Amino acid sequence: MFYRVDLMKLLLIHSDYIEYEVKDKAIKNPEETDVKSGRLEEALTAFTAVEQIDEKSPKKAVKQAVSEIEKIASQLKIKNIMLYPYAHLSSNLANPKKAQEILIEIEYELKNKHFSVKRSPFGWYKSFKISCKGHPLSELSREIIPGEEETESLKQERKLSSYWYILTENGTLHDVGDFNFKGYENLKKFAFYEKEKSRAIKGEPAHVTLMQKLEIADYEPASDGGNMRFYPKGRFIKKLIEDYVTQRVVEYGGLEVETPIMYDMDHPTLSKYLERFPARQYQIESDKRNFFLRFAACFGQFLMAHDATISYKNLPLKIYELTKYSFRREQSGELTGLRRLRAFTMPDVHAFTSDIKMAMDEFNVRYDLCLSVQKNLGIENDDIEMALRTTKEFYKNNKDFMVALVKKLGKPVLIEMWDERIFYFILKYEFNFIDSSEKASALSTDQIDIENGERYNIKFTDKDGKMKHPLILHCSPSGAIERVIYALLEKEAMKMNKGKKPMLPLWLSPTQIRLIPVGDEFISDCERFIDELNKVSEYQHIRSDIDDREESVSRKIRDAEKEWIPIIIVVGEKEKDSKKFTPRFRSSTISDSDKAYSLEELHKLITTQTKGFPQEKIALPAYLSKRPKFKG
RNA sequence: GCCGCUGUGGCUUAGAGGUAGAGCAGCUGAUUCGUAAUCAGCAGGUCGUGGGUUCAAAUCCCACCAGCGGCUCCA
Repeated sequence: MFYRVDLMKLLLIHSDYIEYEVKDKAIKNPEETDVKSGRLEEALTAFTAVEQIDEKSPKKAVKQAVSEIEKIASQLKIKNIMLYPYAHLSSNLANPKKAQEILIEIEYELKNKHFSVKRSPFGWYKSFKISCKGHPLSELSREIIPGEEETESLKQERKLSSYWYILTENGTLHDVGDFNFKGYENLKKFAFYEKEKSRAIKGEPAHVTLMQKLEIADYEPASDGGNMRFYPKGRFIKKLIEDYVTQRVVEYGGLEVETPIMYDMDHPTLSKYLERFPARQYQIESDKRNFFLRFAACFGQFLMAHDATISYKNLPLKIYELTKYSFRREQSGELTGLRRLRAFTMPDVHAFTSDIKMAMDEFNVRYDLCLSVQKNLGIENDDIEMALRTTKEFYKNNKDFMVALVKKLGKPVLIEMWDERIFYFILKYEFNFIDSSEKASALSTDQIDIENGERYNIKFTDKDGKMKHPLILHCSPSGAIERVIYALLEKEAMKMNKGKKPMLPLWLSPTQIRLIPVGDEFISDCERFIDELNKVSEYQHIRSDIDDREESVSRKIRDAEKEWIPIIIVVGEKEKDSKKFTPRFRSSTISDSDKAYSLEELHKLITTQTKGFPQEKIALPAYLSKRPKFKG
């Protein structure tokens, strides 16, 4: 995204044959050669233009070009490669001498990988004949982007020096390959998803159908991919989750703030940070300045902390923001439903701590918070697998600390270790949800960051009167809100596959009680019951509505079931007289369906089960006949 | 971003060179109903968008867009 002007360019053609003949000099001092013509059968021809930027990091350019060519060649199962200098692919060519060196280097590397390589001479006009196979993979062009090289190589390094283990509750460290996964099927799926990058071939994600059917969220074709629309019910569910997470973080001591969603790309602190991760942001031009949309809440909070006067007495200092939104320009092919988005809502609480001891103590406090928040959101320990990521050294020195985390979770975890610290954090965990397609997605996470206190020049005055940089913990207690909804829906989809009724938690259900009058004359009784129900307590609101449509009772029940309404009550003569109700409970976890309940009993039933969660009214008409259909 | 598949009223879909057809939802009317679909009628479609081939294109070709699957990626 930054330097798209300067790239090495490759055009790869799978051909029956390629042949060339050297004609005239194209540059002053072309490569000396006796070979005036060449031909190769069943070859991958790589037309290559080496560009200016490649000169700056020739080794990386070579490495990437080789890996790109190798990848395609192995897909096509070809051994013959013709390396063909082709200046016309670029308007920003490298110095010829350097370019020639790079080409020779590529040739050498490819030969090392046991390809049969020919290279046409550099700096000559040549005539050539090529017979292209014409199948879909036969013509490919590639750009080697130097801006991405840094991350690319970083990641390769990371992979090279990553060690994967399973850490059990009793503190035994198993090699992933040797661990017996019996009884830990999801951990196995997760471990292989992470380590081997193996992907199961399954149908489309279950939550996408559900989010549309339940009128929660949908794609918005008029926006960029991964920017969703939320219908009233979806917005309501999302708001409740947002409110709940915020409430828990505030109880923990988080100071809620709000910071801008866009930042100057040339800001000295930010630009350095950005350079490590180019080509992943939305950019906005305003007058002559360029801004990027934030991809996390860190920037605003760190800049705020930078300007604050902080004493050791204030630590740990916890700053919280629920970002609406954070933006990441994920690759288009990577976007799916609510799982992976380009704009998402992220609760993010940072804790500024004085030293590693305080950081680790705080880490523990937040670990409990995260487990509790996730559980209350409806994601149980059985639904998630934990990954711990750290360096070998940190593990060695803090083994007991790690094992204690595992014990709290109550099951083995995946642990990734590096020889040296590669990222800014020294310890990180995430809880990953495994869905029906065996894909793993991170929800809650926390990490101990030992770099950014200094990078952002955040300071606090310590006991000894000296200025020091804090260690910063980055935590999202729930993960992206959209992703929480995704996990809840996927979880219910898995239930449906087992023949069970799906349901959202009672506190999240937009409608908690649906009243179905047997006939028009009972509509006013339904209204009365709703009034009485909410007169029981002025602080606790029960979300109820009335299906006043001109439909049969069975039809209304069917529709209520399709909407996952937790409690359905038919109202007729009997109820009018007795004021006793025999509800249909969607799940036996709410209550028994056979018994009769008074309004007070129903009120109590719901309020005890939604205690501690946000109690909101929903902005939808109480009468179903007044509601538009947003989908279907 | 790359490779492949898909794209027909709000939804689910039939049609495979020759006048776009259905079910659901919507509207109107009848029915006033006790635990998963009451009946009838009406209206609704530039066949994802833009080009091209053809006497004729939803249908064949090209490009683009979107969704899905895979690759890659996931700070």
